[in-house]
Amino acid sequence: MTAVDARAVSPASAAPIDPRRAWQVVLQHIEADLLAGRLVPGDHLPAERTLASELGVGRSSVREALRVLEVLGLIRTQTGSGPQSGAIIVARPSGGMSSLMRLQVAAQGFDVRDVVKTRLVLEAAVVTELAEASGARVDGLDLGPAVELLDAMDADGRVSEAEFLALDAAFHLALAELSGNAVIASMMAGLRNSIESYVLAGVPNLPSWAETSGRLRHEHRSIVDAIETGDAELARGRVRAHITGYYTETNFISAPADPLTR
Amino acid sequence: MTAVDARAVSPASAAPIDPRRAWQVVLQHIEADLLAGRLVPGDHLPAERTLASELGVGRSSVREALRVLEVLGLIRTQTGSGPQSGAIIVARPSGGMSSLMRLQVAAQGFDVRDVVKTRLVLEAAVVTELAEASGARVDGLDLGPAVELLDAMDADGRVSEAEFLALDAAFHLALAELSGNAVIASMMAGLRNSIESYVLAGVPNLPSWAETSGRLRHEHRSIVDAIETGDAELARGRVRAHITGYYTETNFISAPADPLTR
DNA sequence: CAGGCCGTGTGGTCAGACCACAGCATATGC
DNA sequence: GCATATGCTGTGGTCTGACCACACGGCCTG
Repeated sequence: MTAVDARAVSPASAAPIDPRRAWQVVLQHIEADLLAGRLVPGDHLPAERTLASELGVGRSSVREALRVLEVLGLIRTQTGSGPQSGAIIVARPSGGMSSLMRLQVAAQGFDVRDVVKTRLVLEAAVVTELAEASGARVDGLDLGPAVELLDAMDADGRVSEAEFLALDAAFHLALAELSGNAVIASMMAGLRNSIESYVLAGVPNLPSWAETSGRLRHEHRSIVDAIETGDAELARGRVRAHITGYYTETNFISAPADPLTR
Repeated sequence: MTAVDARAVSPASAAPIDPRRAWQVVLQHIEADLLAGRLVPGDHLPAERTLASELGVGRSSVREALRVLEVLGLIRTQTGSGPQSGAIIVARPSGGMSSLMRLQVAAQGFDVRDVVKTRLVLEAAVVTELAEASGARVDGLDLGPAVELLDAMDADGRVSEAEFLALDAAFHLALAELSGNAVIASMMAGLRNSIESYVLAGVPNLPSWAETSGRLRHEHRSIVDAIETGDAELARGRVRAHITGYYTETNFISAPADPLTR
């Protein structure tokens, strides 16, 4: 079988032409298996060579489709033999979201200011959700995972700027995960990831890192307090001030306030 | 040059081993070019064969990277010769966002309910933004592109259910685009796309399509009215009711209200 | 029975060969 | 002189076959 067979043959084509490219055939086949429940997280995909012969395409086309699935965070591949080898369904969205947003920012498809605005919207929604969930329970909500990160940031002087900002990102991500919404959590991870280099580049613009980091730590605590108190309005306001404050201080964003978060 | 040269050679490796896989080398190379501004939307990527020899990898590895970029919405490829052929930077995020979310939903990485919740959050943010932007101007805001879609939906009886829902999706997307935030707009496109099949599948659950579609059309108009009036609070409430109402009616979502949107 | 060895199947990569296609330069016709 | 037809050239799209490194698991050996 040669390439011409798999696609179109002008005169009286016995087999109907397939406008899809070979790798799309593979992708859609796997997607259909996922939708039908024939493939669930943890399952192995057939071997590349098997998939190729089953679908009547070349192995390279299969690999192009698998590469897409891998970048999108749907599969994990590993060489060798045994239970852990091959392509396994994992469904980890954050990696794909990060790649997508990072590249779109790089390609000027996304404006950095829009990324920040969007983060503001999602972050506000997250703390609102958490605060109301906390207020609805007599014993409050367990923000342990997030608070642990704050404790780590309190190791004053022993945390570099990059480490501090990484912990900061992890804290906000932890809040998103605590809200239980995987979609928002992965979006936040992607948004933050896509502008990470810009955030780091803004540090030298700060008048005093010690002062800023101290303020950030205090603001984090106050956000947690507002959530635990169940005061959604307060939590939303504080998280908005927290984020816009930092970006304004690093001359990153011009607009001090944003109506979207209200 | 064989595969072993490109990767590791155990004894006294003259060239340092590269833990990255070949396609990642290509991807990062292109990303670096984008970040440095050496590649901007509209530019052509080097030919696959050229890229391969320049980076010292095989053409198949280059193609795997290009495939990823294509699915992520960064490039567009075309065969033949001339100015329109080859791989061209386009930076259209919505396609990649749709693929990502659709596949993650299929692979159970995203819960459909979380998708709806997230859409609620973003949609509320969009109309809030629009209403405040409109209220700040004496002449209001031009919602023309969105209203045109509503007019198309008013061709009662001559619009199939699928067409109606497509117009519905386009309307909401138009609002997001009018807000000027490309990040949110592409997210909305992806979210909607990822649950499109579920939305269509829910139509038979409706007691009366005529009644429901009529209500939806009325709600759309009322949302537009609220935006043009500049009443953000009202617009937010209406859009929330609009979305939750439909999903509740199709037995799609159990929770009638969601605190995230308040 | 324990340890080491090797077969086997996996993904990772490359090289080379075609194909269809689109543009453009050239040649050919009027 | 102009318009049309022709073929060349370079592009992505695809397949095939060949290696490699690797990890497991059964087998053999001590």
